[in-house]
Order: sequence, then C-alpha cells, then structure tokens
Amino acid sequence: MVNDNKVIKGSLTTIILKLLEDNGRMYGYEMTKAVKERTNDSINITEAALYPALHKLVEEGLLTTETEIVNGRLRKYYSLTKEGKKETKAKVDALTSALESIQFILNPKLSNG
Amino acid sequence: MVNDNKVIKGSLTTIILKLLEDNGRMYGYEMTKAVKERTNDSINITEAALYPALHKLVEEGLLTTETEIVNGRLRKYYSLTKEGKKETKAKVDALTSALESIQFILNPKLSNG
DNA sequence: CTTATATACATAATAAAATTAGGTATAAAA
DNA sequence: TTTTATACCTAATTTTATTATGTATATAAG
Repeated sequence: MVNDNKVIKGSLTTIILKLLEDNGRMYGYEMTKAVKERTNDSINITEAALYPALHKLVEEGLLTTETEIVNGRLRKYYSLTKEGKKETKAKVDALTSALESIQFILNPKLSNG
Repeated sequence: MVNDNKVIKGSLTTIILKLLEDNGRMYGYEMTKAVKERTNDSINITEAALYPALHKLVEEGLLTTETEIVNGRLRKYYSLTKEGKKETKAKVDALTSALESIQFILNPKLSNG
C-alpha cells in the first residue's frame, strides 16, 4: 500500500476504518479513488493490498458487507459493525499519536508534541 | 518496531537516519533510549528490529561503523556516509509528506494539507 | 465495430519488515 | 548474590504489502 515511494506501512486498516466512519458505506474501488483524491495522488492504495485487508476486517467482525449490482457491475459495500465503530476510534487515536511522535522525531521544531 | 500498539511500520530506517543526522554518531542501544525519551515512551524501538535494520543500512553503504570498548563493554557506533546524508534528506522529506497525507485522512480539520 | 480505458471484483507467489522468543556477556545496584 | 541496566546479536514466525495476474461489464474513442 501507500505512496509510490513505499513509505508508511501498517496504517491501511486504520485508513479503511476511518473512511467508513466518515462515509457510512463504501465499496473497495471507491476507497482507492477517495484516498487518491483526498491526498492529491500522494497515497495510492493498491487493490491487491486493499481487498485482503477488507476481507480480514470482515473476518474479525469489524465490517459487514452488502452486495449490489449497479450499472450491470457488482459492488460490494462495506460498513462498520458496532464493534468496528469502537475499534475505529481506538485505532485512529493510536495512529494519530504515533504519527505525531514520529513527526516529532523528524521535525522537532514544527511539532507540538 | 514502534509503539506498544503495533502501529506505524516501515519508518524505522528513516528514524535511524534522522537520529544520526541530528547526533552525528550513535550506537544502537543509545538509539532505542533516545527515541523512547524523545517520544515520552510512546515509541519503543525493539532491538530485534533495530539491529537488522542497522546492518542493512551498512550493507547499502548509507552507514559506517566504529567499534569501541567503553566501561568494559562493546559499543558499535554508527555514522552517516556521504551517500547516507543525501538519502536521509530524501527519506525524511518523503516520510514527512506521507505522514501529512495520512493525518489529513485521519483528521482533515486539524491538517493543513 | 473494435479497441482502449474505466469500473469492479479477486488471488497466488514473493518480498519486506517487524514480532516473538530467545541467546551472550559485562557493570553496577540492591 | 541476584536483579537491573547496558550492549550486542540471531532464528523462526507472522504480518503486511508488492508484483503479477485473472475475470468481467460499461463506456468512450478511433
């Protein structure tokens, strides 16, 4: 996942959860486009990383799916379960503070930590 | 590496390079303590992740080592090579912008991207 | 009408990176 | 004398992402 330059691994799951928290319901392909757009092309989630991650989240009970056919093509919508919503908050908080810590190491002057 | 909660992978190499850029010369154990201190215990680099990463950076020609005996114990100091200094700038920039992109997804209101 | 692009899902093999779980050894403090 | 801190290290496993494919429909371009 993430970035043409191959930085930042391990945050894909949290990003997925956050997208679903913000948008209620999304399908995989839509997520890749949303992240690309939101980050001005700097983060590019590959489908090969995304789909297995989504399947794992379903397995873990954090997401549920509904499949629909739209314009003759299949779409698999994902939403957060109750447990998924709780986990989202926890993971977003953890990732946010971890990012701040790393930024503090990289740029102590610009950081607020 | 990094954080008791297992977030943020893939940034260890950049963190090492940045520490050496700031401090000129450090040994492995010192790096783990420095990061722990700088981040108020939130980032905990494990030695099992650190040492292989250091060895790889030496292999790649980005670091050199000098071994000394201090207080009867071995210390292996690492410093940046010329190429290492160049790479540090590139990697710090790349990681910084990647962190910002992710933060923008997690907290659009607080971000400046 | 046919080819290319966009949409939309997916997996298999491999590689990269970190975790878990050890191991060695000296110095200093309890 | 046992524990804690210092200081290095690796092997096996797991996790996560990459590379490389594969299927299939809709739409736009030539």
